[in-house]
Order: sequence, then C-alpha cells, then structure tokens
Amino acid sequence: MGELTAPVLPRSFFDRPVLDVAPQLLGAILVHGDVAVRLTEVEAYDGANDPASHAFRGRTARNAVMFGPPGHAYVYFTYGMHFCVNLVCGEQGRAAAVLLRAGKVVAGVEHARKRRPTGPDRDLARGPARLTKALDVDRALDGADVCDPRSPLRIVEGDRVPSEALRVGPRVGISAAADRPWRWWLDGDPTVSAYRPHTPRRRRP
DNA sequence: TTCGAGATCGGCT
DNA sequence: GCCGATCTCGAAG
Repeated sequence: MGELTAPVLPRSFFDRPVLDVAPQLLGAILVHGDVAVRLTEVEAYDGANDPASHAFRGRTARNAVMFGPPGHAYVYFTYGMHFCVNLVCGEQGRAAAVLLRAGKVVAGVEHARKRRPTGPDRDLARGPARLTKALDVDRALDGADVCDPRSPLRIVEGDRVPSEALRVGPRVGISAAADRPWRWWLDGDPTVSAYRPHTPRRRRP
C-alpha cells in the first residue's frame, strides 16, 4: 500500500535530456486510482530529431502535450483499440518523451485482474497497451501532470535499481530509426515485453 | 515455439 | 485512403 502514498518525482527529474531520464525511470512507480505499476521497460523518443517520434512532423492536436512542459502524460490511441502512455521530458518545446512499455503491478492487482481476467499476473502490464489497460489509462488522462501529488495519474519514487541490472537495446515496433538503442529494461525481469522486430502489415484482399 | 493475419479506427498525407 | 510506438489467436514447424 506504500506505493500509493510515496512522494512524486520532482519536475526537475523530467527537465533533463530524455536519454538521461529514460533509464532512470526504471523502478519508478506509476499510480492511477488504486493500481500501481513498477516500471521495468521504457523507450525514449526525441521529438523533432527522431523520425520514429509522433512529434517528428511537428505539432498537431494529438501530440500537443509533447510540446508542453515536462512531467506531463502524453496518452495516444492506436491500432483502433489501444492506448499508450508517455512522459514528457526535456526543455519545453523539444517534444521529447519516454514511452512506458511494461511494468509489474505492485498494488491493486485485483482491479488489474478484472480488466484482464485471463493469463498470469506478470502479463498484466507486460507491453505498452497492457500497461494502460492494467492502470485504466485512456485519453481522459492526456496532459495529466504526473508530478502533482493531487493528480489522478502520477509517478512516484520506487526502489533504487542497481546499474548492472540495466539493459539497453533497439526500440520495438517501429520502422524508422529502428537501430537506435533507446530502449531500456531490467535484466531478467519476467514483466518485460518480448522483443519483436517491426514487421510491415499487409492489406487484406 | 515461431509466424502471420485479423481486429478496428483516428490521424495524417 | 493508408497505416500505425499492439495484442491475440490459430496454424504450422
């Protein structure tokens, strides 16, 4: 139950280059309502300098939050059925953000199970869309200030992660700049999503 | 265990 | 129209 009341990360934590922030988010805890998830896998996206970023082609209504101040959540809808959540990093206007890819449910497991009745608990937040499902995060939380202790969606301090437990590698599910090693995860953690290289979809006949 | 296709729709070219 | 920062299920190896 301590996860739900732990202190939020300060905004200064996010007001730094995204490549510094991303690996340090591992072990931190995302809280929404009665559910808390300890992050085990993240990816960095660097705004206008990153062809794989939603912000690469400039500001739109959808990605506007990324261009705002750090420490806010960018929630988007994709594949006609999934939500994913990012945390905005770096100087305002750079539009850098960290995609939260996976984690372990450390509080409110019974609520998360209700939303995903089948499968083992370690799969509850294993993958970016599963993570938002476990936490019941959707479009309504786009722009939420995760550094505000009164915010419904917030990021709080977790345990310290030893640097030797960090692993780094290529990002998942993207076609552009797929070679950049901007994905970090906790070595050997069962809640880390399985790596699948990007495969272009074919249209049905 | 690995692979591929279907689901499903908003955003952008 | 086209395609996606995904997930699931079923078929094949």
